[in-house]
Amino acid sequence: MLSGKNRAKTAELCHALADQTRLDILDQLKEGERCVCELTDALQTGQSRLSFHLKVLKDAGLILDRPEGRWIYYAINSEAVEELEELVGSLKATRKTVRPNSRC
Amino acid sequence: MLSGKNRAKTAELCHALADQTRLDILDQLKEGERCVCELTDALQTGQSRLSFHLKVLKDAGLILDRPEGRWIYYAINSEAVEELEELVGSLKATRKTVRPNSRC
DNA sequence: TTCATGAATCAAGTATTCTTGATGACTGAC
DNA sequence: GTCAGTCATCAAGAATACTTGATTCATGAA
Repeated sequence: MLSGKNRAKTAELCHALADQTRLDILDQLKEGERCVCELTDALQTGQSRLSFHLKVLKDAGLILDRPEGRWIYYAINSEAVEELEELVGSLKATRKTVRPNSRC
Repeated sequence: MLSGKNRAKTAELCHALADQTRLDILDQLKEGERCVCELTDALQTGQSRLSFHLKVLKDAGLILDRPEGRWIYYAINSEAVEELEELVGSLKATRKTVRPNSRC
């Protein structure tokens, strides 16, 4: 549900998805984990810019990082995807009933 | 899928969800359609502020408006919710396979 | 027509987010 | 140890997004 104490968490999750570059990143990660240099190569953009967007995704919990030697591999966090499923699911539960409380 | 020509559309949809006030609005609309005055009452906020956020949601296609007399009723657009389902579904399709193209 | 109400829009200020280039930390090879 | 490569972080500016109060528009009632 999008209600309750974690409204801010939900907003953060959606904010992380609200950028084309970050959607591009996730598109790459759908194929499996990637290091930053692979992503800069694939997305044709600057390293610092990519690092910024990776941080946004990571802070939102959408991706996980795994250091290995001098590389850091990023991957989609399936737990966050489940949270998104809940959000969307709660939006589906739309009732078309007549409003009981119109008081304008 | 979050790929293809409508990456910008997806980002806009997510941006519309990336705000607590707008999530509050959607939470209200889950119960059925509402006019602006009902929402200002329920969310305890200014009319112009609410109108701004309703426009963001409407421009993204997440809600629909239905004028009736001097009121305008807003409701969740289930088509947009389906688009969101596709996005989340595409993120679920994460493969855990070994990367074939590491070239750092 | 005049008036009040519901709602959109505008303008100005504030806040947040994004981009860029420079710098710094860490790692592995030499 | 030094060096090069990978990545994070910082600072400054540019671009967006948000809030607020005032104004405008449209509707329905008197």
